[in-house]
Amino acid sequence: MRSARSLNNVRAPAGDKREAILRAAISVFAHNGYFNSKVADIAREAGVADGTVYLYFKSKEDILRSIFDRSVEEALDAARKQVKQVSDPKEKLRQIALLHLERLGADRDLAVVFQVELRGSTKFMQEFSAAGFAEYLALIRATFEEGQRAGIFRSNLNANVVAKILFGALDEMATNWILSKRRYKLAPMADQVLDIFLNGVTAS
Amino acid sequence: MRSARSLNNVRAPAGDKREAILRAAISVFAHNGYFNSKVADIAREAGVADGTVYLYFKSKEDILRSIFDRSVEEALDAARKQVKQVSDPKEKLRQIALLHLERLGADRDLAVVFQVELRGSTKFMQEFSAAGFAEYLALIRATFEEGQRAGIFRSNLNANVVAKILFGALDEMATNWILSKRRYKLAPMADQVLDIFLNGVTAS
DNA sequence: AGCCACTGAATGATGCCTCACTCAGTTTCG
DNA sequence: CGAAACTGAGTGAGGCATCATTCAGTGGCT
Repeated sequence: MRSARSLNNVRAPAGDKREAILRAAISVFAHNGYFNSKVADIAREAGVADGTVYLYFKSKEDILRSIFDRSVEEALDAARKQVKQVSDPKEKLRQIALLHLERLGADRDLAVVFQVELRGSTKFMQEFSAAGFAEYLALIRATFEEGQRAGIFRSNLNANVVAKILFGALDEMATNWILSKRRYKLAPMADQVLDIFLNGVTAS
Repeated sequence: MRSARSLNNVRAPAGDKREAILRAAISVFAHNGYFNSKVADIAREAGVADGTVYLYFKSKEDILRSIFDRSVEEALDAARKQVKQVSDPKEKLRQIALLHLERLGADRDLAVVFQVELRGSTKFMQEFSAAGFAEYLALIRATFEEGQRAGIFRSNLNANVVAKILFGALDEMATNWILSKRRYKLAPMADQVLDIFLNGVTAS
């Protein structure tokens, strides 16, 4: 039936199928949950045969890991780039927060996978933690410490704890947004969070 | 072989087995994750036969739900009781936060189930959300609004968002504590969070 | 013709749950 | 009082459905 490829005489570029499978997996995982998702579902959604999935991924778990790896890398790159654009530590944190919520807000399925599915096992959480998540927290912490040295933020605060608080608050906004029936914009929540957060950590 | 009951001439009180199964399930879920846990594992850990599990619970999922229901009910009762003991809204929030982290910090396995396993599916999250979690957030929000009316907290803040921020920050402390290799006390983190939080929301 | 991306039916493992059975303890009855 | 009948909590082997993964085969392309 639907077969876009058959309309082209040029073979689809390598990675085309891989991309389709990844996209399909994000959707299927988001709707059914990782453990309730069948590889066959992903294959059907991607418009390929079951076996094709295994030409691109080692296993079902490898698919989830790939989704995570790619997204985290993209997010970290974007955040680091954004941070270089401004000099004020407060503004840097605001940019990080905004980017964070914009990304998740732009792709609900991906957000569900991130906020819900990736947390469904300590095993993944450990990798999650070891891999990109720690780096992300470190970026927030470093930015905060920069502000402390500049005398902008209270020097008696533990930067590590501060970073977790900001991340936790943003994370909760994202999770709530996913679970909420109401449809609202996620990104603007960043400002409300930053308002309270910055007010709490700024040196008088 | 091992059969404590055979040493007693009195039949073990009803609910004894049920309690044993719940405890075993918390441990097994915490160590292997919900989906990787076999009902047989829980039965073995509880010292009962596979079939016995089904005399007390409708299904494997019902066990998880029971763990959640009971714990949330206990936590909410404790928090509500504590809130009545003090009058200052700031102190109320501090008590709620402290209780929150004390509870999770006192039972690592239960904490893992709560912070990790219960979030592993949108389905559970929705129930989670609908059930106790929403009530918990509402308690925080109501307390904050009380403080707003008393002129203690900034009146231009959305109490709903504020509640999510506080919850998110505490939640992140708990999740980090679970994943951390280092062993530290969780409860004292409450004060660090409250310090920043209250500083951020207090009316000047 | 030869290559290789792709296919999808077949396979084998897994694990939830059922149910026919056991037996310690209790009640009934002569 | 003792034996027989009964009860129901507890047991655990196995039915059965469910999938992740494999691999022999297909067909388009050079």
